Amino acid sequence: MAATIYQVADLAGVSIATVSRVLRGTAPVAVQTRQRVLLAVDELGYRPSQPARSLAEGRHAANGIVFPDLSGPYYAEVVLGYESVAAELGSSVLILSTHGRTKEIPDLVVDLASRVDGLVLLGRTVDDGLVAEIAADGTPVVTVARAPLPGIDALCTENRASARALATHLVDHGYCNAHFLGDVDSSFDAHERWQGMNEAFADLGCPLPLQVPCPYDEEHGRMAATELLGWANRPDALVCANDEIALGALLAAEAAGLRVPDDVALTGWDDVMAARYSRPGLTTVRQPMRRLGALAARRLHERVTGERPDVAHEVLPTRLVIRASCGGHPEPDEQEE
Amino acid sequence: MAATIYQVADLAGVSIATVSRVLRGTAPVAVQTRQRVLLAVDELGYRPSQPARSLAEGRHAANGIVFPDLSGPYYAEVVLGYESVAAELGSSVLILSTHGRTKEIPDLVVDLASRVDGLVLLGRTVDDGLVAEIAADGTPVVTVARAPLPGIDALCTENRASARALATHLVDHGYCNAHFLGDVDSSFDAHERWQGMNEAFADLGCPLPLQVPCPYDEEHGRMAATELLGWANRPDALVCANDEIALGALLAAEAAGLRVPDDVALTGWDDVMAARYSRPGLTTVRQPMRRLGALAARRLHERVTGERPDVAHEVLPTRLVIRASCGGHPEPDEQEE
DNA sequence: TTGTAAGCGTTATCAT
DNA sequence: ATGATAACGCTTACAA
Repeated sequence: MAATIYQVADLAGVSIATVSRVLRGTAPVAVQTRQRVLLAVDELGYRPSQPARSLAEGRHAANGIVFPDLSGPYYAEVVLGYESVAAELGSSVLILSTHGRTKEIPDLVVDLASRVDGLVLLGRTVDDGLVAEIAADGTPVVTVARAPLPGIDALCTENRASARALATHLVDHGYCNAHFLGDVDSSFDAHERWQGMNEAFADLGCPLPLQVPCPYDEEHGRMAATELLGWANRPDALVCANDEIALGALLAAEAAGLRVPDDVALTGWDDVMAARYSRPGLTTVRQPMRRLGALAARRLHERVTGERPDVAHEVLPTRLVIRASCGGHPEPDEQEE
Repeated sequence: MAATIYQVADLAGVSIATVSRVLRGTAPVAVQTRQRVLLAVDELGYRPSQPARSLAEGRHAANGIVFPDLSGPYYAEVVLGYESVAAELGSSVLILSTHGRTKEIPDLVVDLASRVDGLVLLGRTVDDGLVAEIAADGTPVVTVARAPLPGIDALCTENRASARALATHLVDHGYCNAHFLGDVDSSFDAHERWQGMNEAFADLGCPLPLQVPCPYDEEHGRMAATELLGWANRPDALVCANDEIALGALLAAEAAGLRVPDDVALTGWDDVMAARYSRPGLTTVRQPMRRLGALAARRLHERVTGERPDVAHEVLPTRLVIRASCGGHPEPDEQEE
């Protein structure tokens, strides 16, 4: 069913070399010959075999991206931004979600690496050793939202300063007994956010916040918050590592009969859609997720083509979005762009 | 940097055939030989070249999925479900978002087809002619959320009955002058939903709903609703093709000083996270998006392997989720599973 | 159990 | 301007 270059050559009465030349425009071909070839191509519905091409050219014309999950808008947006630029640059995009599976990840990633010219790694999907190994094997790598590794391109969003700003805002509005919900140990972003919050609270003379481990979803946020808000000395604010946790905490507060933000303030991260629609609206930090993905694709491409020899570590700015869930402003709501 | 099978064979003192056999377990190899080979593999950090393998095997061990966009949870969830099963079945996953670009789509899709064993097509990303052409070229295709094409596997979610149920519920609660927001012409799902609503309204003796074209995002929903709600004879309910449109309409209603659901009822589709958090909560129809993607991967795999010769057209069930935005129940809210 | 060698479908280098 | 032909790195009969 799939025609080969030989059949095209036969039908056009030329050699396969000429067919290749016509198709790739790599060398001059007589107009009439050219016509005949194109006709034959059309006639047979010929499409070059990509594996054969990759083998001969020594490149895949494809890049890969590895992420933990696609639920929640965060990774979906990053992947989308990545795909859009990669396509524009002529690369196909292979995706790999590490999802639940932990044991098979190394194999899956290594397999992926054998199919692409370069790899974007989101978060802590792959451990440091493996990243180094893949890079050493000759596959260019760009990490995103992960502690930068020496010798490897890295992209992050600003965390520390936003967290400080957020914490300062809370303290300014009377919330001094806050805790942090999120998994500081397994996420670079969360760690940085917690550090920033810590610093601000220390500077302002507030009690040191507790760090409460919590997976990044609504349900775990709800459960963790239910626990925390039941304490005798319950916190007056919860700074959450992402919006899902915060919205889960909102449910917990409601269930406990607590008013937000009067009894407890709540903040998230990412500015997902639900953060705008919840009542009260959720104070959060917006990240340029699409741009993060797009930039990763660019940086990777520069590396694959070799047009940028030096390693780049970049940090993209974020923006604090104050809404009603953290008190202070009565209805500050949107300062939309 | 990348070792070949020849180097491994040399180092192990065997032929490349033996190396291949050891690696693929395709034929018995003496234990010692096997050891020597594995040692050499490890020593050299050898990874088989995927293009070479594909070329020799005549298959890609990869599937592709084409979707319009990844913003909004709908497609992201479908893709996630797809990826998870595809990975499990040993296929890499290539993604292609048609995004804004319309002109280049045919080329991009054809290129994609040359890199995969099979293709899943979401919505109307590719027109009928091209789908037929690709399938005719020998690439198995499964369509999702699209009018089933003859001879091609198709997966859909139930639309008509849910729309009837939704419409009936509205009428039961006194809303009879409703309109439909969504693009009936460019989306199979929207068309079906509108038809279902139409039928129910006709059966119940209500005036025929208008169909108002509207892109599937918040902002367009807001604008369209602003217009509609400004009419002298304004509708008392808006049935929206998805939640984003409906939530945009909610903003429009608020801005117009209208109370939901007292002055106007609102319903969406998909049950995105924000639909649960908005006030009032949004009545909507939940779809099994993850399962849709997962099933598409299964069906595609069956086709690629040839283990299912007959064409399958399947319809997955949906569930009506009644919340406060459509009146009736004071706070029916969750009937969570 | 192991080796030899013929593809797989391109690209690209030589000649001509 | 065009045609042979040698890679590219692997799988897999076919022999031994």
